[in-house]
Amino acid sequence: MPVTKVFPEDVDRKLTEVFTRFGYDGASMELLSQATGLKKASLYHRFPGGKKDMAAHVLKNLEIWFLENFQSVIEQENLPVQERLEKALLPINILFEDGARNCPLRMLSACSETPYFQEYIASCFAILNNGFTKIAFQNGMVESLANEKAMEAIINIQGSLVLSRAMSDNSIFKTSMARIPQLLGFK
Amino acid sequence: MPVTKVFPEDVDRKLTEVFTRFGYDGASMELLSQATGLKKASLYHRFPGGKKDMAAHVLKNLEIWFLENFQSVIEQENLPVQERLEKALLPINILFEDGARNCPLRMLSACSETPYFQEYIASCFAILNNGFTKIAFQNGMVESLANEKAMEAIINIQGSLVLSRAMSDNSIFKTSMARIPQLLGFK
DNA sequence: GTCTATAGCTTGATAGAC
DNA sequence: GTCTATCAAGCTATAGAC
Repeated sequence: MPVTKVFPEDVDRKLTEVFTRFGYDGASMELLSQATGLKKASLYHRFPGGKKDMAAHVLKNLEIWFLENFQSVIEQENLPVQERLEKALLPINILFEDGARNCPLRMLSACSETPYFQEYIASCFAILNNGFTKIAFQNGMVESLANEKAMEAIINIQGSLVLSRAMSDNSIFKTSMARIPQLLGFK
Repeated sequence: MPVTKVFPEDVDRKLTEVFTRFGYDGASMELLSQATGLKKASLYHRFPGGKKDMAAHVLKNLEIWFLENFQSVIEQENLPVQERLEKALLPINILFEDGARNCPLRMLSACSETPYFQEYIASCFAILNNGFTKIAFQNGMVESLANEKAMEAIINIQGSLVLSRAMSDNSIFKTSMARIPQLLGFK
């Protein structure tokens, strides 16, 4: 007999899904309840602070996800630089479903509770920035330029995702992702 | 004695402001009422379809704004190409307040009523795309590449705006805007 | 064209049984 | 830990006076 009827990791996945699809204000407790299969009172039992606790939890998980799936790959210094970059871009493509899925960071970065989340959001972007900078630097770029190009890479990811979703055209995202190695000094 | 107590252009400006700051779901009728100085019933008199009509109206105005402030400048073919680009980028900087203001297109492109807006959103992006493509093409770029670079320019605008707002750092947007001429083949 | 007043529903959140 | 039942507040939207 299980302690919980629903596994925490399943709840986390569903919460992320709803916040990413509908944004913070669009994600009602009713939607979150239906998606997770937990009644509202049960969600409050797990997240006493309510909706904003759930969103903060989602972002905390995302930060861990970036550390485990992106940063850790970047830091496999036994592998060639280009191979590390290519391996690190794969989970990014999965995260955004090749352009079909919105960015949870963006969807939670323009609402009334954003100040409550900002630390996590900034941390996720910092992981990406440090990772791309490291790759470009180890590829021979001077550090200031490497950092500039890393920012461009993140801008391309976010911008292309906005356009892909707004125009319902995943190819915009795919094209941008394919440009990143070149942007960081490869080929 | 005026026919209306509040000028339509002032209402439009305030509606745009609220939708841009809070997004569609975050922009309550109460907020829209307070911002415009019109009671809710008066807003329904002007926009019988309610909130979604107001948002659609905002986007319709934005399309006209892009035609008058961006496209018309691009098409001043008596001026040198580079000068036209520089003149066309000025209103873009104003629109986004040098990175301090969110993009209304983005803020209205991920909500439940987005299908209702998509036509206007796509039209605005098309105006930008056609404009940048024309500039790059007239600057000597082959058309397919010009179109690709135009997309990159829009991606840079949207992406840098996402990051500028998420990180509260307008310089990200400013740097990206400064890169656009270079992106389209100048210097 | 704008208002006050209000309907009717949905929201986020809580109490208390099991 | 999950549930049913419920609350007060907020929401979109409407009716009707001026």
